[in-house]
Amino acid sequence: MPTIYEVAERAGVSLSTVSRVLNGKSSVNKALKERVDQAVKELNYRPNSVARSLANSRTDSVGVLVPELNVPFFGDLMQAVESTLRAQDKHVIITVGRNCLETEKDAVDFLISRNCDALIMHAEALPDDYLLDLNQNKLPIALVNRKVDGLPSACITLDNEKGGYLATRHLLELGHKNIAYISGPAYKADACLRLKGHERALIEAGLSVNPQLVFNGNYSEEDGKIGLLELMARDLPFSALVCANDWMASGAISCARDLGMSLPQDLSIVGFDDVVFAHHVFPRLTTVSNPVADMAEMSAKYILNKVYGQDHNVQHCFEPSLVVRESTVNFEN
Amino acid sequence: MPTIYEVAERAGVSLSTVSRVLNGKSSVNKALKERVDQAVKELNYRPNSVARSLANSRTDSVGVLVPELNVPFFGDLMQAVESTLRAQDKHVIITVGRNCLETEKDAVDFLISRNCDALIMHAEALPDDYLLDLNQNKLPIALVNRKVDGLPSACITLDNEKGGYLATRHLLELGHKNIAYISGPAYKADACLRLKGHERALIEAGLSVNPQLVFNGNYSEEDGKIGLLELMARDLPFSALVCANDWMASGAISCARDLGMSLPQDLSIVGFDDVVFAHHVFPRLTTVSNPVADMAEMSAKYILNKVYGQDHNVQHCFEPSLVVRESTVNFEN
DNA sequence: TAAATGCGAGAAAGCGCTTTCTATTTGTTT
DNA sequence: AAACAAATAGAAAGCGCTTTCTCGCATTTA
Repeated sequence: MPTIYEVAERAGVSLSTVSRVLNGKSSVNKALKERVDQAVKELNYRPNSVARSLANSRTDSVGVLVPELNVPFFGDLMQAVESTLRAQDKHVIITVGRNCLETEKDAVDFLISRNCDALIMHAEALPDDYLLDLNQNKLPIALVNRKVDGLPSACITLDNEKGGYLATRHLLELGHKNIAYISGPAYKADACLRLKGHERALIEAGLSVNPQLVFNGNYSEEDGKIGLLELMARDLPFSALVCANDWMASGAISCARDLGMSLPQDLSIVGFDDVVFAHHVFPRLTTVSNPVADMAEMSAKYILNKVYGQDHNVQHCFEPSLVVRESTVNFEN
Repeated sequence: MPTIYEVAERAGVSLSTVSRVLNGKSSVNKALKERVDQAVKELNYRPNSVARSLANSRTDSVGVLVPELNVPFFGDLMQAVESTLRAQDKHVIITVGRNCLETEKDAVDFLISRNCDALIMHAEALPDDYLLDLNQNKLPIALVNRKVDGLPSACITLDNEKGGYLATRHLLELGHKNIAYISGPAYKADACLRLKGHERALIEAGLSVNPQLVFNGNYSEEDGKIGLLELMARDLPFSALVCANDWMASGAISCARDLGMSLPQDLSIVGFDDVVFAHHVFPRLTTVSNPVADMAEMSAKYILNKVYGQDHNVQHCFEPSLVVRESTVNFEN
């Protein structure tokens, strides 16, 4: 591997000059510049990124924390972040948090020890205070899908309340009056907001909100199943079901089928997120799209602005939209 | 951020001594070691990984190339690599190749420019020669799911032939005699081997191999649909279908349903890979498991041995196994 | 007791860059 | 033409570590 010295020698200039033409920040005589470019080409020189990082205390790397990598939702996120950043010659260092506080802390420590210039996180377990601290320690962060008071500009969020509203309003428009709801965990802000939207739609339609028709799940496929069984055991009639994510919707669907129901006639079901498999389940799932790739791209742009002096427009709140497929039908009495 | 100098000063020793206790390679007087440890703790000192990399020309990072991140198959791969490596304090730099030669080359260049210590690749488009060159340039590589002559130790592969054999034998055991096959692209080695296994099963059962019953797809969901339509248009009867991956199987399933067939009675279908959504499709897909996470973990261990002097057992060839679900039934005449 | 040996610790060089500081050249103004 | 300002190139310091080299000391051996 040739170094900058060898380039300088071959071009007959000082290494400062080589550095200048490489970085293009200050002006260099045209003839010298050409000689340097020529030498670079001849030697097939590539700057050593480690040395550069040491000298200017910037690694051009941004750390990313996601709960899992083997689910398409976070795959979309990663893919968007990676391509946006790499297009600007930054790289990502991925870590996995597993929805676990300790693991998430470890991951962040690890990223810090790697001298990341910034962090993009989809943090599930880290408390707000921790995130505030991080940021106050001068480490720029972006938070996808999370709202932290005190960090307004770092948060890139979805209007979850509206999503919940859209799901339920769709069912109301189909004539359903008794709509059950399987929620995400109550300690997650997005879960609460989705539920709130559901309730707003009911109230707006002049219906009452019946807590007996909502079940608190934990976003897992299994809890979709458990939730449906539990709701049915409560013996209140319902003709439609909103699930706070597609996994639970998928669980509920296979449970309903195991119970001998025919879908969607016996029960209309709406999911949330529109993950890849939403159109693999049968009947194909009506759901609320979560533009996670767009949000992820935006978080990357935010970091590009903040840390690398670029100038992208950044939008902090994204709108969900309804995706109607085949798991919902008109209510026929 | 405190530096090693400050630690040395506080402990009243030279910085060489601090470095020695930090790396634990050569022996240090116990009393001094304790003073250093104390100083490290008091200052909350963390070594600067960039400086360390510059000094010992090792980044403790390994580059990873995958075709996509937002499909569970590669998500599994990534997850396994990341956790195996991070447990040893290495980190991964992910790049996405998009099944495209130019993009894959760019990605590798990028990883090289980042001074990765090694590369783990699931390369789709890069030719064998290119990979051989890479390796000859002293950059250790591991190849998941690919066999390159000349790089026997770098390859971690699945016995694809056996997988194809298992899929078809399962159908034969169920009494099917006319079995169609939707293959992956002929230029991919794994696709050819899977097909070869299928043929071996047929021959072993005393049946003939009819090229009219095989369609060449490109592994996409769409091609599952197209393949099924094409095969049916050829007007040869078949009661079962093997698809060379789950995506094509999923496409074939929804196409069959659109055609009014009832599954699995009218057509038994087997997939390949056992990706996450295989049990979301309806009927739940009988398929051949591809232990990609195990293979990925193994590739990481291979690199740990090769580059970081560790000593794991490495296994180069993995066995697929049949996962029977509900998309296959006995042939009833 | 003197010489040989080994071990642990400090000094200093070096990894490959960026950037400040200084010196030189060129251009501008009156 | 003299005086000054602006532009450009080189020298050198520094980023924070690792590692070789050297030296002093304690231990062993004859």
